[in-house]
Amino acid sequence: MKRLGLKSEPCSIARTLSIIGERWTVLILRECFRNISRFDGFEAALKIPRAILADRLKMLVAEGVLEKQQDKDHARRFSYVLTQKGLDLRPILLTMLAWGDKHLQPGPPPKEVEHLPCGHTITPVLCCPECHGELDANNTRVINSTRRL
Amino acid sequence: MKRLGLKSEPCSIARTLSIIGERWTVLILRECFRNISRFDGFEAALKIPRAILADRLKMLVAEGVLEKQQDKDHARRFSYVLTQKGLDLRPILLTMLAWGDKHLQPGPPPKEVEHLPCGHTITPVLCCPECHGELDANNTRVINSTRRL
DNA sequence: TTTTTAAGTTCATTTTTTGAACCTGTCAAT
DNA sequence: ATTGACAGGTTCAAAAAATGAACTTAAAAA
Repeated sequence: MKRLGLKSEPCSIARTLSIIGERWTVLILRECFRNISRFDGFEAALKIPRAILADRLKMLVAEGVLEKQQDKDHARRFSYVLTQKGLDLRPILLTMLAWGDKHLQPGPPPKEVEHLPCGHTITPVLCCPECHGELDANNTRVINSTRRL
Repeated sequence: MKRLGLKSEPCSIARTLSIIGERWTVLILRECFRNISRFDGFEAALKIPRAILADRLKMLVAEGVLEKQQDKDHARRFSYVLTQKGLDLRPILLTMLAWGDKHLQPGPPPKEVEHLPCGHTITPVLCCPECHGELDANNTRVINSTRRL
């Protein structure tokens, strides 16, 4: 992995990509959200090469996205669990899910995310926190030129 | 690029990653949203190797994310512009931007996305379209096990 | 006591990425 | 009409990264 160049870039998208800009990393995180937490669990779920998995887990722990915890019953057994920083990645995965459902899915987009407080089965939408209007490419502008979008 | 395995996966996140699961591709799209559209424009903005840029543009056109248009004044000059499918990727980039601002930024997270209809400068949030409640890792559940989140 | 397991590491091979040089038609200026 | 620059690539060799199989190691289970 080469990530050092990106981390110092003056753009939050580029910096975010320094962590999740690689498919295996995102798939590992997807499994974390499914409550997979052990090395062999990721391996079984993803058929990822062990060397890559070890490398990515190490990176995610170093970045504070996952925390490595020791199982208290078994001395040589560990859990990788999402930190708050990691949990905060969920909107990114949900947005990817919604886009894939809409554009890469044969047939109508399924709505299979449940919002627990209201009980509705929904497709998540990105909104303005002030007026709750939906955000898209036409009604948003990124202001600061240093982050360049 | 090896993407064929992922495209047929039974998970919309994995399928989405078959297109944007690589950092250069996302950075190219970021530039598209900044209205960069020509080959040399991407090159100047990103310092990306030309062979990679050519490969990724070809892929994005083949996937229907970008459209290659001929400049009508100059015969040998082209524009790569976002299709609706491509424009629909903006929420993913905005969500990445918000996460990077919150977690990879020294200092307080800047709010620099302007929602044009209401005029507020905001941090985009992922919401339930039914009740407008904010979505996060604790209050959402993905139902269909085939898409695995 | 032997076997199995979890969580890696090592290593040779294959695949990608990278950067530099080259190509090729068009446009503008001389 | 010739020259030179330019846009948008392609080609190539070297470097880096991914892959898959085999090996490691301590602890737990049989």
